[in-house]
Amino acid sequence: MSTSANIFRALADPTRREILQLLKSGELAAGDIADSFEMAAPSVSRHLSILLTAGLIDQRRDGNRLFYSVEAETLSHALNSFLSAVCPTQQLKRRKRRKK
Amino acid sequence: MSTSANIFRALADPTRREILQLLKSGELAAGDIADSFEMAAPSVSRHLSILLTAGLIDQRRDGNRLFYSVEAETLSHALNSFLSAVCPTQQLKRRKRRKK
DNA sequence: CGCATAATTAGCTATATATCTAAATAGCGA
DNA sequence: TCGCTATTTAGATATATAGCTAATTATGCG
Repeated sequence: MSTSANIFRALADPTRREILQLLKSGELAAGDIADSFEMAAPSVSRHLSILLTAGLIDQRRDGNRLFYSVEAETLSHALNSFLSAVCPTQQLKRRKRRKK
Repeated sequence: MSTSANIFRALADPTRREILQLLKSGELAAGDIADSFEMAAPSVSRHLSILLTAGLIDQRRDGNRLFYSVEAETLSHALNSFLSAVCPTQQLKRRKRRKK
């Protein structure tokens, strides 16, 4: 479930925030993501699962491999909503999406 | 210390997010904040201390009482930085502050 | 000073989280 | 089907977090 609580809990862990930044430039396979960290692959896999449940990343299978990518909309919407709920004078504004 | 890690860890707890929203309309004394929750006052006090350490709230003493208020700048800056680090196409933009 | 009020800090416990290794699942190709 | 690669799930453990009650600190006032 992609509740606000899940999103903020997902963002609490530094490894998961790093994963999101890693995916900034495009999708990556689970193995490639795992290789970027010192920790064991199953640990990274668990982080991916938490990000997935929070709706912050998307999963796509290509044969053997699972590719992950950022769900930018979910993230920006969540942060936006929260910020405007806490300090309305400092709202966020979505920039126009670039052409694909 | 007001690191990004502290901020995101502080935001992970639903009670602390509620406290921030409670302070949206202005400063409140610790006791008034505690009264808004079912939990015991020391528990709320601990949450306030975590928010304070994260730099998300400010503390002011008036005689007997401690008043807390939102540090909107810290919050919006942290969320802004993170979002632009993860998805540059969906940046946040600070709205002009209203006159006092 | 002595007492009341406001709030925090200490000490404890239960639950949640992060990590590991080992085992299981999924797809590919001979 | 069998073996290989990619990845997740299971099970265990150690640490972190959130909550409680009791004790302490800080301020104000008679």
